[in-house]
This record gives sequence, C-alpha cells and structure tokens, in this order.
Amino acid sequence: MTIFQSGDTGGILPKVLTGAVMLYTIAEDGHRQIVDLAGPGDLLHFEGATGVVDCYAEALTDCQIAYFPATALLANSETAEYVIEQMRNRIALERRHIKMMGRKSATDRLADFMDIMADCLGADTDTIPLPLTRQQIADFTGLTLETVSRTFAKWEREQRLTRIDAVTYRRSEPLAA
Amino acid sequence: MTIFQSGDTGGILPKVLTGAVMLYTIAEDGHRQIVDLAGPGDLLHFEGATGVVDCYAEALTDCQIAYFPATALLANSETAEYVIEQMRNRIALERRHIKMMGRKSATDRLADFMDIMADCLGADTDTIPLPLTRQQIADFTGLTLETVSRTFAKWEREQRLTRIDAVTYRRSEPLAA
DNA sequence: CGCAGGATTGATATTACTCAACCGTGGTGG
DNA sequence: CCACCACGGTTGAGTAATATCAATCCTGCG
Repeated sequence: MTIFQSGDTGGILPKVLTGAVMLYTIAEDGHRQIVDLAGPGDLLHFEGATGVVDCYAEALTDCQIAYFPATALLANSETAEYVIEQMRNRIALERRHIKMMGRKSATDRLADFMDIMADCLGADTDTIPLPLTRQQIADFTGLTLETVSRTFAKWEREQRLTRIDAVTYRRSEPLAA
Repeated sequence: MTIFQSGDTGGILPKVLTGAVMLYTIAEDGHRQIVDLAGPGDLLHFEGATGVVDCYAEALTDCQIAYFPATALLANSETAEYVIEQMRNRIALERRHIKMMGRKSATDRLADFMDIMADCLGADTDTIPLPLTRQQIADFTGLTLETVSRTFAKWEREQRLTRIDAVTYRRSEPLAA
C-alpha cells in the first residue's frame, strides 16, 4: 500500500510500471492534501542521495514499481533527459492541479478533475478510470466528500456521466455546467 | 513587463537575477490563475528547443533577467545539476501552492500565502514583501479580491499585521486564526 | 482639476461545509 | 448460515462563509 513516507531518504527513484499512485501531504491540522497522481511511466520523486522526500506515496491500485539509483540515471545523458522530461511533466500536472483548484464552483473544479483523470489514467478521452474514494477525490480537489458525492449524483441524473463499473465512469457530454 | 507568453518557443532558459516574477495561465472562461512565483536565482521555465511554454511570465517589480541556452546548460554536469535543483524547487513550491489552495477557509489560505511569500521573497521571516495587487493575490489564492481585502483589513485591525510601506508588511503573530 | 486604477466597505444571495441519519456491501466470527 | 460490524457512499437540513454586485474612497498622474 504505502510506497514511501515523508522523511524517507532519496537516492533511489521509484518508477511506476503499472497501476496508479497518489502522493499526499498531511497538514499540521490533520488535513490530507493529495498533491500528485502518477501512472505508468511516471517517476514518483526526484531526490538524490542527499535529499529527503516530504510527502507520502500510496498505491491506488495494484502496482508494479521499479527502482533506479539516481546517480546512474543522471550520469547517462539519455536517461538524464528522461528524468528532466519527467520533471517537466510533474510541473505541468501540478499547474493543472493549481488551475483546477482556482475554480470557484465545485462543479467546475470536478469537471477539471475529470479532465485530469482522463489524461493521467484514461485510455480514451471519455472512459475515465477513477480508482479513488470520494474522500480521496475530496482531498485532491479541496472539496468535501459530500460535495463530491452530490456533484457526481447530479451528473448521473443529468445523464452526463454513467458508471461503467466500480472504478470506471463514462462521460457523454462536457461536464462543466 | 511581459517576459514571455504562452506559445513562445523554448530553448533559452530565463533566470531571475533581481526582482520578482509571476507565472500565470488564462482559462477559457477568462479566469487568470497565477501558478508560480519566482525570485532571484529562479529559472522561469525548462523548455528545450523542441518545447513550447504554456503560461505567461510577467514582472512584478523591476527585474533583471539573464538568458541561458538550454543545451549548453544541460551539457555541463555542474549546471545540469543546478537545473535539476531548480526543477525540484519548482515542484516543491507548486505543491505548497496546492496545499494552500486545499485550505477551506480564506483566512487559512491567506495565512499560508503569506508564509509562501515570506519564503519566496522575504528577507527575514516576518517582514514580507508583497509586490502584488489585491487582484493578483486573489488570482494566486483562488479567492476574490474583496475577500483578500477584508482579510487583510481584519488582520490589521487585530494588530497581527502592519503595513510598513506600499509593498511591505510585517506580521507580529501567527496569522492563522 | 479630473481621471483611472486599485482598494475598501456594505448588503445580499448563493454555495459549499457541517452535522447527522441512513443505505449497501463485504468480511468476520459466533 | 446468519448476525454483526466496518467502511464507503448517499442524502437531508441548516448554517456559515464567501462570491457577487455596487457604491465609495484614495492616490498618483496627466
């Protein structure tokens, strides 16, 4: 379940081969904020031997993780370029995340969230795997689980969203109101 | 004022020597979201010659910017390490940003925001430069400018925060309620 | 002097949070 | 086999907080 914890030392870079992983932090007041999502091909952190990770990584599904020594990866220019590309991807995703959280309405936030999930974990655009509990979605979006639940219920009533199975939804129309 | 725009090609990495810069995106609905803040020593993006930046960079204060060719920077292992370190810093800041935006109350959000400003632009911990308009603070935190204004007014009434000059505040006590 | 841009303040409405009850399911143990 | 429990999810009612709309203030500048 847990892949690494805040405080663990770096030096070895974990790469997701299969499955999905969430990264989160715990605030002083106990509030959990999910700060990142990773799927196949993604590196989970970038700390060298002198670094320490400051978040928790937990598997959302069954996962295979490979571990690479940071020094070796950065020594070779080809793999170093891959690491840099990965970091660029992380920055781009964090910024989408920020953009999503800047939305003032819960509906817009969750519509953006579904876009992100589709891009991160989705095969085709409108079939969206959702291996997260309502609480986890809330901790990702900065909403409450009740608001998440109500918004999904509304979308299902409006036929914009249909549940395929326990962890998959299909969206028919743009979700944003 | 504008340092680069969404759509500009990469290849040359801008580094802030002095001053402060904001990075922002514009959503389809016109909403502006500030996604990053950079101060002296920070690189503003990491796009190689094949990349394109997807946000806008605008100076918040008078600025000096130096430009480095990406290929040269990455060829040398010493400067490459600096670039990676910079990317790590960006990721860490974006995550603090996300964490801040996960706070449910405006007061908590803005207290976190002040912490971030202190770390990004501050000399000592409690003297906080704030070269942003209320609207820009709102676009950073995901609040409205009225809420920002009211919260600052409340803090000043409570003597937790005092304005030193047009762009500097001093905080006396923890701002979080 | 008048104007423009940012900032403040007020009144109101909406929206999401909070608290709480209840449902459904899967697992465990008697 | 069934009772019970734990956990996630749904739904409802009420409240508190912030967005919204609008008027006014302040300051620097032309």
